[in-house]
Amino acid sequence: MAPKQKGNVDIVAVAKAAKVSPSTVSRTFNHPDLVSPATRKKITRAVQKLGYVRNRAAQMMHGKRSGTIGLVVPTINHAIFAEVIQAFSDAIDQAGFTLLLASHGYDLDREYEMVRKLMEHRVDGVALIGLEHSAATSRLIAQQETPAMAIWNYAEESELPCVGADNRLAGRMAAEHLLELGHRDIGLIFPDTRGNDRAQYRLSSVLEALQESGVSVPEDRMSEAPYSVAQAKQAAIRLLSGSAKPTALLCGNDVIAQGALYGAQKCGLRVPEDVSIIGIGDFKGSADIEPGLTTIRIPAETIGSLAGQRFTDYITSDTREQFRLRCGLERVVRGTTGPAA
Amino acid sequence: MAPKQKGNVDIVAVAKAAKVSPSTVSRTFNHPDLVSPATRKKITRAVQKLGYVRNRAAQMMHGKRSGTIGLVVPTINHAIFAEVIQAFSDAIDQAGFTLLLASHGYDLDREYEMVRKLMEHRVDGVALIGLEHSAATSRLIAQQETPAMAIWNYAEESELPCVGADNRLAGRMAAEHLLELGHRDIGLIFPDTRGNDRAQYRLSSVLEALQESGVSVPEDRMSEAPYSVAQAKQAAIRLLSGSAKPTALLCGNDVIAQGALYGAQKCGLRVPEDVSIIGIGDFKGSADIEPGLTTIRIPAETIGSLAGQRFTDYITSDTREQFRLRCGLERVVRGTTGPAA
DNA sequence: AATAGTATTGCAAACGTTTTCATTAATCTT
DNA sequence: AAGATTAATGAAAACGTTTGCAATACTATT
Repeated sequence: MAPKQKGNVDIVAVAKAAKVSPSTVSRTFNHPDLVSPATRKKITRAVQKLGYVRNRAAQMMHGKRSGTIGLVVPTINHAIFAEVIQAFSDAIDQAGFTLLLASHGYDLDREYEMVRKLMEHRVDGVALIGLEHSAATSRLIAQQETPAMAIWNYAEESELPCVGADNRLAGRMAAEHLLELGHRDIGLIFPDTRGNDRAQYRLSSVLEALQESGVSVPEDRMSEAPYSVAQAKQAAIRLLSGSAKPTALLCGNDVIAQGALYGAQKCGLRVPEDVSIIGIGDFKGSADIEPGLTTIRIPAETIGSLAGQRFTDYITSDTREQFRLRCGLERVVRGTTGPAA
Repeated sequence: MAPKQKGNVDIVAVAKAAKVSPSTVSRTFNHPDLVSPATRKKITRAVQKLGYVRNRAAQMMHGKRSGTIGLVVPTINHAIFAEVIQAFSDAIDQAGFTLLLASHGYDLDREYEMVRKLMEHRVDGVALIGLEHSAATSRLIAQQETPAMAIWNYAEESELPCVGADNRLAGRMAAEHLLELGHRDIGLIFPDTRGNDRAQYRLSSVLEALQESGVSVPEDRMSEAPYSVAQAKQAAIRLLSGSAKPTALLCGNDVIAQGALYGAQKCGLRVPEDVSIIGIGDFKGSADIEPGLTTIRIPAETIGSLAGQRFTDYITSDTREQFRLRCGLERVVRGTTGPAA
């Protein structure tokens, strides 16, 4: 029991073991070139032997960066965010940062709490999903002067630096595809748009595009469904079981579209002959469903990666020049859309 | 510009503004009952005005917990982990902890790096997926005396405290279901089992159960597919396109099973009349596919929640009593399995 | 061999908190 | 009303690092 000290292996323990001063140990880590090779070797050996692990919290107290980046998402659970989180995480990891992750369940007040929590940990930056945030959140970010960015949604008028896609355009593209195929009676299934600017933008631009072509969407052609295959399926069944059915269903995202597809099948309708279905997102798996889902592709992985790279650059550079990146959208026509009957 | 000091709002700035000593400010946060209500109010006001945010890194230097828990997963991207991560995150959040997340892409050496990285941030605990880890990782954990646990896999002989399901049993249950239905010619589609004890356990127990019933699985009935609907679909097509087809496909997880289902459909086979398909996991969406996927349900959300609760309890209690929780498995028979032809 | 560099190292202060101890003020006891 | 508690506050040390400055030991120059 004598030689085995408890977990208090700190830089001075290492220094003692290597018979040098703590400063030298510190320098070995931070400015190796200032330390003679021989000393460095001694120290490395001591570090090995004692199993010393650097304490970033202590470093941080010297104005050093914490090496963490906070990401606040509505939810981790959905395919689409999972993909961005993964890509973002990988990208910042590459730059030596670690991810602090929090989710708020589409509640902007909880988002504020989460951002605050992350700031208590002195993250070097905080990334949020979307452009709509509470005033308190914005104030907090400005006040703390913490680098912040928005992911997922692009808008040129955005306050925060952002990397994402233009969700308004996404909605418009989906609508136009249906319009081009001759659909005039279109059903809409969207998630709740409160606190969700992505859905909001998509829905309003769909409505706008439809309007421009003289197509209106009556109340009974609109349905709300959360991000859930099962509930979207139900919503689709409701929309599709009336006597005068819409000839197409435009869905707020691919998960909903997948549910809609199952719903249509359940109603004995052929897709796309009897009813066309289009989603937005192009999630993993959307290509593999039978028939393949027609959708507007949002490059989640690209967005996540790019966001991670740009953000770490932004944080580590001293210039702090703003950035706003728009990632391209792509119409992916597969098997679920066809000409209107 | 005069009154607006830069971001150096620390506890002494607050103290100055409230005309008290830093100690009192600190106490207001940590032991409010030791501070008179009047003083407390003054301080609260100063905190508000200056927008002070506590610095947990600095607190941590006093032996306080960092308030973070590290979670290292193979990947964030898969439905199944996304679900555990969400549940785990929510649970630890409840207890006032924040999640530090890292992924290693099924590479045990990278897992070690990630654990190390997390420890530099002095996480209060680190949770790993599965029970198979490199010796270096185990050594590191032991050496640092950081609380650690395993999620997802249960084994009574586990070194680490664990919360999860018995994957061996899962494999056995899937095999037995097929056996009960009279299947004797069974195709297997599994992911690469290296560095993935979940898959390993499942596969070996499937083989074992089949063996016990005198069913052997020749080389050409086994196929490997990564966690991808598309590639599983291809694998299934390969298995199903010979002249003598297996009457059932047992898949290592639900994503693979979903791909297999599409593959079967692509081959013009009816499910379950011509071929039965069973998965393991019961992912979100498995219930909604047409036909609904028969599978062995692993309660991801329960596991994540329970793990989070138990782990935070474990960390905050001083007793540190080990725990090992086995979460129940459930055979969910839906539409993809039927009696052998 | 003396001078001027230069490379290497150590000392001590600093970072933003918490906490122990001491001090003062206020409230009881009797 | 004096002494004894108790409540509220402050001073200073401590936590594990980093870093500016000073000190020492080399190595070139001449």
